[in-house]
Amino acid sequence: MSESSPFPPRLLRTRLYEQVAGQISTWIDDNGLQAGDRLPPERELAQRLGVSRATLSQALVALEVVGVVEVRHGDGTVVTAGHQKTSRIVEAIRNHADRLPEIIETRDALETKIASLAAVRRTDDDLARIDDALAFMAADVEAGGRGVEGDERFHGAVTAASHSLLLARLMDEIGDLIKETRLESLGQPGRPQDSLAGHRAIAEAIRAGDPAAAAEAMHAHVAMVSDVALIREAQ
Amino acid sequence: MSESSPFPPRLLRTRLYEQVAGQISTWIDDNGLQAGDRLPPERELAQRLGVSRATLSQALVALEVVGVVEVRHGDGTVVTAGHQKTSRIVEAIRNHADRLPEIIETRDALETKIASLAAVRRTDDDLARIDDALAFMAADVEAGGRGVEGDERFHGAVTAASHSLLLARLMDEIGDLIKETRLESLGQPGRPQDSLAGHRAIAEAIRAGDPAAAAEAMHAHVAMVSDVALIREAQ
DNA sequence: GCTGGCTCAGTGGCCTAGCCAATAGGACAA
DNA sequence: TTGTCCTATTGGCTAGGCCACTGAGCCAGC
Repeated sequence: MSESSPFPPRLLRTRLYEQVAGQISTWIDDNGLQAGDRLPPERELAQRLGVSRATLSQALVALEVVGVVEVRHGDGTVVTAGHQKTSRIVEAIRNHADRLPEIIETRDALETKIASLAAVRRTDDDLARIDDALAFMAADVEAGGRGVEGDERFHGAVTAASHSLLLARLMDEIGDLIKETRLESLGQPGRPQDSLAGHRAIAEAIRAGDPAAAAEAMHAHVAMVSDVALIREAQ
Repeated sequence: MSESSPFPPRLLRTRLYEQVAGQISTWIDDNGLQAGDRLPPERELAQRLGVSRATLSQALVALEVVGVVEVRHGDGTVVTAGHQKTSRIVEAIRNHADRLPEIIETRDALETKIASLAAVRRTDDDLARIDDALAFMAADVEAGGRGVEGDERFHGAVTAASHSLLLARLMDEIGDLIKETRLESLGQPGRPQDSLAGHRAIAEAIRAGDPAAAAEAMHAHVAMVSDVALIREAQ
């Protein structure tokens, strides 16, 4: 699956406007420009950057779409409030170190809610699917496997049982990130068994139709994964 | 300040490239273009749309930044995979009759967590921004406004104070959907005052560094909005 | 038969030069 | 003081042109 080592990483071709946009963006940061501050006029800025007005204009469109600046006809180009937000986010993304905890937090927020909704809304079909996933994981673990796929199926079944399109979509959104933590977590000795037990508790609460218990069980389950992640973090 | 009722909505000035980008985007949808399909050459497309190549180029930059197309030097402009996914999902949710409750649920899941994290992690700067938003909304409500923008700022400030990139991103993801409910909610008589009071409670819990209280206050606040939404639903 | 180099047509990248349109702010008249 | 007008400044957009990259087809060499 993964495009592994032998191939050089297909050197990316940057368009000029991208460089210009980046330069302007960092320039805003470095000079500590706040929301409302003005950029130099296009003509001057273009000359200073050594590009044409057309190219600068493209860069400004890009920055405008991203929400860094606002271009006002006849007035000028001003830095928007949205800027710090995005720049801070981009910066944080670069720091992979902080990712694990964030993923855990987010899972906790979403899945706790999902579990409690599932407890109230699950149909018999939902329950059957959850049980299937449980059995699948149990068999896998029994056979010495890590139960990765079963884990995935279980959470998918619970999410489906919550019958919330939006929550499901957001879970899907962070699916890849979760997958990474899942692989690490279930790689720890003894983890698959613990995880399976956690799943059983969640399933029982959902079967019993007890939202509070389901939420609590899910919270404990996510917290368990969190432990593993933090251990790794400390290495 | 606030763009409250009496002012016409500051007639938005659309730059040409925005129209062009929109037209191309809908054209892609209408003709059912799939990922990998090619757009006509710039020269031809510009002529067909009746704009210059430079303007078309700006539109393509915008679409590229948003992730709808990919422009390949010397090859052509192709529709990317990212396009249909987002547009189709958002559309699906928009059309979903039960979307209000789902939005509320999701807000509850995310913002409750965000509030509790904010209570633990907020810096003085975060607190200042929250207070600013509070003051802004108070002034607006005082003046008879609905406090829509203040509401938005407040939740944005709290989200920022949680210092979780991922949660912020997900909130941003459903931002448009929330905006719709916000307009409806704050349109109810007496709502802005209630909402403001809710915000104050949340802010105090965050200031006190009490995660449980912050989560509880946020939950109550979201629940209040929910009431309004359900009333509307029942009409 | 396959490989690598060459050419060429098509396409985007970027530039120069210029006119049009919106804005803000000052001058000025009422 | 108020309202109007003018004007410099600034972005919006166009036209036309040259350069750089890509892919396909052809061809010589192995």
